[in-house]
Amino acid sequence: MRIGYPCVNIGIGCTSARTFRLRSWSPERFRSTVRENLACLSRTLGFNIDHGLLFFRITSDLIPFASHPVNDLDWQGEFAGDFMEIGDLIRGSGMRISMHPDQFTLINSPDEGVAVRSVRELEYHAAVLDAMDMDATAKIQVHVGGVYGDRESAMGRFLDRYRDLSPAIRRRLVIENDDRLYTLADCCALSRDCGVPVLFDTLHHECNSSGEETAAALALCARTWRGTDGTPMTDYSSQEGGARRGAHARTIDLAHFGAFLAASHPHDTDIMLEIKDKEKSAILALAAAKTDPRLAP
DNA sequence: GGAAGTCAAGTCTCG
DNA sequence: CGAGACTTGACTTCC
Repeated sequence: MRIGYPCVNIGIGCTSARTFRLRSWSPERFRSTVRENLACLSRTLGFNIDHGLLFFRITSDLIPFASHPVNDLDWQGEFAGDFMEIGDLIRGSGMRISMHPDQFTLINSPDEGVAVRSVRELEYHAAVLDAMDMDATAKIQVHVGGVYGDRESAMGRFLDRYRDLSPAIRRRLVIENDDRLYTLADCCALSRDCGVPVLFDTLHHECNSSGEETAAALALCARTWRGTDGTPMTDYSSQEGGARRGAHARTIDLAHFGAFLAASHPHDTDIMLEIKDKEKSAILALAAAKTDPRLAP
């Protein structure tokens, strides 16, 4: 079991998610932004290693406009050395990496253009992880997509498009239950048909449940991950009191987290804390879990 | 220097 | 039918 947080470290004083407006596009602006983002990613990973946080989600904003037609630069080649150094840092510490393309990535869209752009976006994410020479345990997590007024054909389209993906994407792609449309049971049904691993999201499961208790949910997911996929991943959060249903907690609720840890035995899982205050809560969670045998190196 | 408006991309829900 | 939400703020303009 590893514990981590997504994308941005609040306290470190830099962000690896810097970007700019499309109107401001230039190769120089692009290169300087990428350089800064990679430098900040390095610093962030160093912080994480120092604090024992060995799970991290790299922001999709790392390479701005990576899959946009305006960008025909060979960023993977230009920054190959930086990517390799980052990869060495990750491997040397036993860290686990994930990425989460944003809501525009919908491989099951009935609009072919949307689907094509989505595959390009997935290619970008795989290229980042490949440039770092990550193995197949570094995952790219997406939601199943839209329903488009007809679940059955939307799920069928997901299967067709999934099977057409390149091996470079397919070895990394996992699907996550979402808070409105596709439940854990839906994701598991898709997994039975195409073999895609299922990542469990605790808060989405509270909002949009197919009825499984925590341990049962983790057991279902665990069966969808093979050896080369690594330890199953879980997105953990709790509901922010008084906020919109599904809103992520501002800071960790240690009682709720403790209950999750207890309920999740004996299933091992790497835990991504989707909590607004990021590394602050991750450090508290790690301390709270320190007697858990699954945390042993 | 700080506040306000805007930003590559899609879909769904709510008011 | 427009705004807000998503995993999430950062950039740009205007004062």
